[in-house]
Amino acid sequence: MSTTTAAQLPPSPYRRTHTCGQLRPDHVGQRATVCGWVNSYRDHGTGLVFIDIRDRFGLTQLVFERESAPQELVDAADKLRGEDVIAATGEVRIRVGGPNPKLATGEVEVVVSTLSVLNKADNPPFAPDDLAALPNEELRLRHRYLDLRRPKMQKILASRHRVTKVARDYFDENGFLEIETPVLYKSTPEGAREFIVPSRVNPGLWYALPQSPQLFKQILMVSGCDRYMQICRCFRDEDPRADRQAEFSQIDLEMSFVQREDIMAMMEGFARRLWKAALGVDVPPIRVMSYREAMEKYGIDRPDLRYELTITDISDIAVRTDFKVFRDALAQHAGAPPYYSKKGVVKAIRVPPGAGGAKLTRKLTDGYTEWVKTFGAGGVPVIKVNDAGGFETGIAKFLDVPGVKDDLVRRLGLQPGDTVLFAADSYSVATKALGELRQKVARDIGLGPEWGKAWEFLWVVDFPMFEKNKDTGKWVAMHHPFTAPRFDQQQAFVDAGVDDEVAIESVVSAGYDLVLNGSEIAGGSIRIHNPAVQSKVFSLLGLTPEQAKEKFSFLLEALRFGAPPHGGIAFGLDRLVMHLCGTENIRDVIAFPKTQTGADLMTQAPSPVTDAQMRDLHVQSTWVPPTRA
RNA sequence: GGGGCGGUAGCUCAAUUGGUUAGAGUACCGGACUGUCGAUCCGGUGGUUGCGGGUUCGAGUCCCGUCCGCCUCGCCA
Repeated sequence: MSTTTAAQLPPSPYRRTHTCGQLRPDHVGQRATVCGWVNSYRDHGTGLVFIDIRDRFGLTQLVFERESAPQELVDAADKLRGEDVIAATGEVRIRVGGPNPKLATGEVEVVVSTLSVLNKADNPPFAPDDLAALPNEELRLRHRYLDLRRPKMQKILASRHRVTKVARDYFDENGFLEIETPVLYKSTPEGAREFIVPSRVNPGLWYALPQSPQLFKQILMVSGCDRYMQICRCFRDEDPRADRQAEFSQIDLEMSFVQREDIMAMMEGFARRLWKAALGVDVPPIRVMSYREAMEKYGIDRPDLRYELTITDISDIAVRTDFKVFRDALAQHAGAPPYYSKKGVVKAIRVPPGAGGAKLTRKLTDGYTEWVKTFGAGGVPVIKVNDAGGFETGIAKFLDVPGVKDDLVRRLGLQPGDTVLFAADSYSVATKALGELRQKVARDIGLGPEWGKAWEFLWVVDFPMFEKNKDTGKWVAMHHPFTAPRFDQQQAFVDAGVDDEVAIESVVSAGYDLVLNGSEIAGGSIRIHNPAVQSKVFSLLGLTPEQAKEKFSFLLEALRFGAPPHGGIAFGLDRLVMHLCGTENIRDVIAFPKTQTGADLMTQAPSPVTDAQMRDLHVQSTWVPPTRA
């Protein structure tokens, strides 16, 4: 082992003294060395060249001129092209040609006396330039290192860092410990499809990548950690969307000896801190809404409250019309209890002209009929209210009748100029269709979403514990199987007969979702800490005691050895950053995202492995390459 | 698994209803220019129209298949 210290090593050819965003008039007269990428060059020939050099911190103008530099140096500057990596040393001075107010460093320039080309760049496939039109995303992803050089992307990376930094600070101040949990985990195939990993040393056995650290964080509470947080990676092998990736990040936490209000208050504090730190915005106290109210008024469990356009049930009025579509829909399961998913209902949205409803053209409303078919609805009947208060167009003739019209006007609060959109179908289809339509109408008439302008937070609570799967007819947990019934529902839940559908369906959980501008940004619950309650949940979900034991024995055991009441929540980090950065593309907030087919276009993952690797892992592929006809 | 949109020069786009040698801006190359700052001016190189079939006198354009990307339904406890 040598005893040389760093200071004794031979001198390096250059040493950076300032970043490219740093120099100001205060530095005039100093010798500075800046390093970075050639952003642009302005070659005036015969001895005057300007180079804008870029790094993460900004742009600095370098000037090469024959009065102050040898011809070889000016010639070398002449050859510089975009994305060359250079180090330049020279004296800082006030710009001779006057300041450039667009740049933070725009009052000064560096008169270069020494230039090192550290890495000559090939002509790049695209320039990392926010002013030019963005190349297609495929190319951006393939050359991600170029795309990430763009100031906008650098800003997003920095914002993401700020979010995790604020999270660590905030939760640290509140007594949380950051604890890591395994990525190689046990397969528990409820919920999302899992990624699985074969075990080399245990032939035939597999790990799964966690959908979330759910059970580990609960075990950490049983372990006496009291408050846990982690910024963790989660994996769900489901098809991606604009705001969804198979591999994503959560700010995950769990607390002992708390009620749901404690967790909601803690998270509200975090959101408030974060919005203040990131945007300087004060988040007011967050409203709370029940799941039922959300579904009834907004047709969705994550209402966007930046605009009104609420949904109203008019089934009792619609049944008195002669409109066949209404009557046929209402005939389905007419005697069933409310909220029964198959029960026929008629619902309506009133769009007032002042809110932009005047922009609802015939062409738009005609298009809605086609559009709602993707949600299983048959169409969107429409009426308009004319200046005299009469109904026009569409199905007006069915509704502009005595005994119906006045009730509709009263129920919906109709005014001249209003447009009314209807849905007549089963409860679940009509609710979903109008919920989606409400958001589409808002976009079409310019009510929102306006990113970065308004922040409408909302807690949604009192979710049902269970819902019936449409296809299998089995109960599934609405949140996850470890969610506790609301504290006042525990006894009702324990007492509910396994076959008493109404009783089971009406049990409300201690879960809560945090919604921002119509997007779910966090979700959590108070957990079950009682083994009997947990066993009952498993049995309702169709797990035999043996299956429950095989999959979750560690949890059931832990719950028997002194489990504190506990609960937690997880923030979707990617979506949070999307909101804060005003992008609707989740790939923009992930440094190295994947495409819709799960490919990393830069590294070309996924890729084949060798037969030897497969043999080691005791696996074999059944996939056969398609033969070309 | 289903539906939709897209793929033309390195990049961003154009190309009339199927009709001449597929154009423009930018980048790149060469030249001019001493105060620019998205420099400017002059000239030039650059194309398997994603790929494979088909229809046609003739295909970037129409048809079939396929690959890739995006949006979306299902899915995402």
